[in-house]
Amino acid sequence: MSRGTLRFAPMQSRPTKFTIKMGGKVHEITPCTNHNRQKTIENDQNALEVPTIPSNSDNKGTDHIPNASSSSEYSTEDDENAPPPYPDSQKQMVLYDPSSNHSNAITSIQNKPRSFPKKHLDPKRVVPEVGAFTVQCANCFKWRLIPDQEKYEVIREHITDHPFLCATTRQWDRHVSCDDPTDIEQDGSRIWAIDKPNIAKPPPGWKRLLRLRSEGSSKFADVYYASPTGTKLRSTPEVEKYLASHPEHAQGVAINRFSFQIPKPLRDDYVKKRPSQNPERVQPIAWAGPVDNLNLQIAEPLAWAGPAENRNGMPEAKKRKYDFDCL
DNA sequence: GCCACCGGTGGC
DNA sequence: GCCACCGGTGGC
Repeated sequence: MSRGTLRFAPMQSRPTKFTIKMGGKVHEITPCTNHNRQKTIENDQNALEVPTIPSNSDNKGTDHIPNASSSSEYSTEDDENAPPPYPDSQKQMVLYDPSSNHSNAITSIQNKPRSFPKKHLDPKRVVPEVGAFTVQCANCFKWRLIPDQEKYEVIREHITDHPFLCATTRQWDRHVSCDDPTDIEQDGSRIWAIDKPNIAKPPPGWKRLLRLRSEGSSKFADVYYASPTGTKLRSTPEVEKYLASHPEHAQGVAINRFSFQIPKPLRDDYVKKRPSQNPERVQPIAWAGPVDNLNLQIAEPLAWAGPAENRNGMPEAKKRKYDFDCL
């Protein structure tokens, strides 16, 4: 069954590329350094431009294409940086970031012009952007670039019931068949992520925005919905509040058409892991402090001793926060 | 003050 | 471990 995958290339050399693959489609994403982000601003008018695929592409079409029967096909003999396999259940949607498009095979696609970063200007951090969308053919498993976000969203919305095929590209006059080389290789030069299938298209006038976070963040990405008035909403409760306060925009807009699901990076080390909450991990801190640190002396028994409620009557659910406060 | 970006919590 | 949600923050 066609599903979606979204992959991002490794970030060893920055900037790198991102690809999102959905229902047989591949979306390209460009990580933004301060430099290329500025370039993005200068080229705002080019947002969502259709990628160009050179006819003499080096792609062989089959070497690196994941196969439905084997999740190990991302590995190649000559590419040690190939991303790890992704689940068979999610193979159709991919995101990648083409900001460092050394292959010249794909033109950057921006789902929305991005403003120059105002915060967190650590030059070492690269905030990637979705530069293109890609979907995998359910028949030949080759990746096909999707011209723009809207087409990608249409495919993603019905990917399970209507698997993407190479022939689907005829809808935008590409006339690609399963005999043609793949549009994009999963060669480790981009960051790939698996997108979620069957996400409803945003209601008319609304825009679904995917903002990738830099490597090492606690989350891979954030989803926002831009309302018809330009308000950015970042959760279902916020959307509900907006619809309640803007009845003129709530007509025929069902809340279940909003999804804040984010793609999953193929590289599981892209996102910083949440620290283990195993008490053993905290133990050194408990007895490393000054002897006269009363807080530390109190914190230790809270971490390990006693029933669900500590001696202060604090519920178990609150205990961890209390422990951190002590530390 | 705004807002893009990030971290963290709590529920599951 | 994943995810939904939301508070914090610092550049503008």
